[in-house]
Amino acid sequence: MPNRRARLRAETSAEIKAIALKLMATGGPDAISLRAIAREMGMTANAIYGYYATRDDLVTTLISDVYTDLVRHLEAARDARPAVDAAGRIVAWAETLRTWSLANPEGFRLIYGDPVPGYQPPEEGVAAERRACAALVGLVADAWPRAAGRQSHGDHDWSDFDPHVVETVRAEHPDLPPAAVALSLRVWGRMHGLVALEVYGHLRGQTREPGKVYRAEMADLVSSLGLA
Amino acid sequence: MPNRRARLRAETSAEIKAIALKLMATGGPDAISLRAIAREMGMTANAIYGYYATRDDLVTTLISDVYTDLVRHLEAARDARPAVDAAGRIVAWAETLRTWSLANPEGFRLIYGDPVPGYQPPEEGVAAERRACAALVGLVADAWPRAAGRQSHGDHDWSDFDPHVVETVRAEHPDLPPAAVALSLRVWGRMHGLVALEVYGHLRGQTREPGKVYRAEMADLVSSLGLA
DNA sequence: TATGTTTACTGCACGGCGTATAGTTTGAAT
DNA sequence: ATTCAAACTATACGCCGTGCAGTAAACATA
Repeated sequence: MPNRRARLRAETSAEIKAIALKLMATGGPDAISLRAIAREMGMTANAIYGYYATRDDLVTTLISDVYTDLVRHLEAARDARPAVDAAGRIVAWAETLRTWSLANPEGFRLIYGDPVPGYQPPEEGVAAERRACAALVGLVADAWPRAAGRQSHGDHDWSDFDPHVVETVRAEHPDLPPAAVALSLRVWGRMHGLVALEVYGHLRGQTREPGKVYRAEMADLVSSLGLA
Repeated sequence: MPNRRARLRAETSAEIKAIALKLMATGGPDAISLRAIAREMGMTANAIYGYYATRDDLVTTLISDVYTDLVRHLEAARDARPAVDAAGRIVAWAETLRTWSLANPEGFRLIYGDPVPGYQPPEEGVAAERRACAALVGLVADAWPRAAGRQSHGDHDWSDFDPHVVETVRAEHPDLPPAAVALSLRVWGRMHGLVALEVYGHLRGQTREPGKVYRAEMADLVSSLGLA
């Protein structure tokens, strides 16, 4: 019965990831060491090489997992609001991004920082990001009818974007112009900026109410989309 | 004559930093190793301990230096525009932030990422950040007469901000309300967001023209400040 | 100029890390 | 019961930061 083998294997693999996540949560990405994981599992460090080819491989897998977890949170928060409430959905998304990031700062820097020098993201990790971006495009698409007029939509062209992005956007939102995709990225950047600054401690010396500032920014964002 | 001693000492210290910067530029912050620096200088790794108490100490000094360099670039770009051209100054600041960051990605992640786990920024590093923030408040202050009306200035209070920030703002811009300081932080976040995403490679899979997106965002920013 | 002191540096050692190679146990399959 | 692949250990190499002891040169003082 190779089932038992496979099950044990999956369990060990999951345990490695779980311990790695715990180590990361306490000491940051650098604290993820094969030896520490093995120590905690009563194994030799080399045993891990049966599950992950290299340390970076393990970290890479972790990134995918954590990113997927974040996206699930974001989508859940979005879906807790009715589809017609475009502004509420955007704000819920933004608010969840911040709370998740502050609750999992090491996860945030794992995803949005670059733990590996010459890091090339794996397919699954890219998938989570694409899923998040597609969702953002969806949020912007809902707002686009009212937002279009207020945006100085430069001279964006479909060729400005990755073919893969273009394909999915055109499939899901046939009438959406390229400027809306650019707007989605800008919305992403706008949410990301303050959260990144806060997670990395750059707002600590400036404001005692980073949440207030963030909410003001998001209020300004939705109003700039015509969703006041 | 302790002058000679002091000079040699300063030169060695500078050489250490220079090599550390070079190592960082090629291999990221993790590539800054005392042994590699010493190797390149024809010294023992321990010799560096006469100049920096610890590796983190050296990195910390590097952060201050790099941050100061960035701020100098930003201020120079701003000052290349006449003081009356509020919009031009903001755009120049933003554009320089992006070009510097893309030219010095490792420097960017050194400043805005967190190379040390439980990192506590030193006085000089904080100074550079405060200088940048003060400059941003200045840029927003110039725009405030026209921007005030367009901003839904929540319920910001002076007590929301760090006393040090409040002090300098009130000294330099006596008539500026707390909402303008919050707006400055939001402007910072807005510039930071897309640049951080681009530097860390998160826009690579999305757009081929990140600069276009960024410029559109900045155009939207200045127009939202009433500086169209 | 001779002596003592401070400074800059080396040598060695320790424990940590990732990881390559080789060897050993173990449990399923025949 | 034998075969065989998978899981794991042992050992080793070369990195790393860093503490401690020692040395040689530069300086200050007499």
